[in-house]
Amino acid sequence: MAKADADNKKIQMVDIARMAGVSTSTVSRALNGSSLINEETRQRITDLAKSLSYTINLSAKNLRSGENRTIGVVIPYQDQIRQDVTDPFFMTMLGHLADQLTKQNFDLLFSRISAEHIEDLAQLYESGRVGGLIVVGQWDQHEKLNELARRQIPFVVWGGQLPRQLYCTVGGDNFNGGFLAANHLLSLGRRRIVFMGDKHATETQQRYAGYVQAHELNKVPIAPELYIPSPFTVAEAREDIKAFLQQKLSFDALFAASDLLAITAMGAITQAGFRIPQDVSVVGYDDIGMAEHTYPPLTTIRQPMDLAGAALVQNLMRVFSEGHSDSEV
Amino acid sequence: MAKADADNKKIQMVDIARMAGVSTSTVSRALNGSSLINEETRQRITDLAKSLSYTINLSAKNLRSGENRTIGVVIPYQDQIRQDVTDPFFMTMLGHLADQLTKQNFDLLFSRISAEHIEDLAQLYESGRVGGLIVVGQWDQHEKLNELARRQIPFVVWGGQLPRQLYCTVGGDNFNGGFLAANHLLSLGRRRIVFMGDKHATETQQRYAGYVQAHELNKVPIAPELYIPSPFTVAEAREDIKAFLQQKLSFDALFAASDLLAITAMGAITQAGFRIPQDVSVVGYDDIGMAEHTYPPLTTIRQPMDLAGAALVQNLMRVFSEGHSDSEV
DNA sequence: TAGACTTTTTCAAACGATTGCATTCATTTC
DNA sequence: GAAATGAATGCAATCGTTTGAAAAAGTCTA
Repeated sequence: MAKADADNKKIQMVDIARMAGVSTSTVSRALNGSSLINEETRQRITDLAKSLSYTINLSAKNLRSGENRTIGVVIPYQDQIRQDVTDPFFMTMLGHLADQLTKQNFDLLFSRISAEHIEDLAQLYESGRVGGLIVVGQWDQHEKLNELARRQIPFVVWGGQLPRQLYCTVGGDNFNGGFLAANHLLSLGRRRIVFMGDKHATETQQRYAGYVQAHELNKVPIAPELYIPSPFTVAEAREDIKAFLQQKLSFDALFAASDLLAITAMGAITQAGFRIPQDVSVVGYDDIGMAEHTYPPLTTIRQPMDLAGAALVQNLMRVFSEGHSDSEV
Repeated sequence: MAKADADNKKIQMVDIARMAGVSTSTVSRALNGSSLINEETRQRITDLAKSLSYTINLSAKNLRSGENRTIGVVIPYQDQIRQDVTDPFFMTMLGHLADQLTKQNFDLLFSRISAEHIEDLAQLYESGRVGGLIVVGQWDQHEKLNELARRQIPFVVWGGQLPRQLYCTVGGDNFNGGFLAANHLLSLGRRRIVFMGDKHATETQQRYAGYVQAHELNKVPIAPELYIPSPFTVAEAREDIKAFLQQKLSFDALFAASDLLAITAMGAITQAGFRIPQDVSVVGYDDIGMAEHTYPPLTTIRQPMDLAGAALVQNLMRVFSEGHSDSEV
């Protein structure tokens, strides 16, 4: 069961060594590009290895060398929500991370984990399964993440930056994003802008702060009832916005903390008889690519996911070589 | 760099052995639940291990035991498309696979790979990185997959079943799904139903076959011009459907091979001035969850993704214990 | 109480690579 | 021509587990 070796046993270093008439040490060094090896010998060995389509046994390599070129990518889910985080945002991020890591010759171990038990991810590291971790989504687990950092777990987080933070985060400028969105709506003449999102999550909170700031600068008061506290999931959001619409509050715009929420909201709003964008303007967040293909098309705050993925990986490397740091994309 | 050991070196079996006053053999057996160990001893050791939050070194374990409890999950992308397969379908599938594998104590190694070079995934197995593979998406790589099967690589594929197939597939009943969709539209009185999807992909082809069959049974002729050959990606689909609409062909329904295509199509169709569902009925495929929250809501052929994930994992286990087999969900 | 079993535990050899140190062999230097 | 130097290679220990076989300890039986 899950035996690594099939019937035809795999070729390994000692085989290559025998065929090349050298020792395994030499093969190992040749394949790893050590400067100790004669160029001609190396060439011969590399060619041989290639022709036999030899692939090194990673477990053995990791065990002996103590290195581990597998990175754990963790997408925490909220316990209440459970099930599918279908948000295309995650898939996009995952794709970019996979590309980046592959490019740098790392493997990607994918793991779901409950945000509530985010400390479990320590185990991934301590069992030697991964050499480092990338956590996509900070939620409201700031303290636990700090605790992990104290335990010397090498990881970076996609999320917002917080005071007294011991770990490294990479994230869009959420405050600015929120500001831009609200400011855009205000400049369209909108005055009653609904904010939709879960303020417990750090990122959303910062977007909200930007939204507030934009209102202040434009000297527009915020109506506190124009807030739909909705998590990042679709099914509940649907209900939340319906409930909101039933209150018959007047509003002329909506800023959702994710594109998925925005699309869901647009569905409900249209169904309730409002026209988009004539009656209500909608702005989303994230740029899930699909956004521009809906009708009516969705305005969104674009997050450059490719850069984000690259930055995450790059910062993880920096964490490896010690000294944690932060950056924005 | 990516060193597995931090400054504070990790606790390992020999430490536990010393503290418990036994040998490492005993610790190993106790932790693995061997029947050779005295129940009281086992308890003592397990407790000790837990209290020290000991986590076994997987590399060493894999190396020695020859087992590998990491499963590679591969989502091939089409070369022309490149970049994000943002289809939420994949994320949903990935989530379910992760859950299932975790439940069975497997790890999930995520890898993107070009569908054109699908043979590369052999390397994942032969390097000892994974003990088996799950390939999500068959595309049109039937022959190469067969080749991998001949090489004794243990894997299963999410996709349709084909003649002379040496590997194990799990998939929805695409033929039936296509039939249901078309039949539904025909029973609504629709007579000119556009089919949208890439017939090179096996799954789509089978859905198309069902679509044809439904027409035949209902004695409705198929207009060959009502076919939009569109791959699974959004950006191009958008263009394709626009081009189609410009031909001003008459049509009264559309059956898209994925929900994502369907949503994109709905956008374009609405924009072109048709009303959904009064003028045009649209049916999608996959059930990406979001479908029901759009407006107008999308009718879709539901694929039970949780079952699909479970079936994939289960069949992979069956492949391990030899004898490949197929199943449908 | 000695032998024959069981049950429990330890010994020591793997697994497949890496790497510090010793060795070999060809050059160079004095 | 012996010693010193340097380049290329091999030896053997090692990484942290698992596991077959041996050993030790305990229990029965006659």
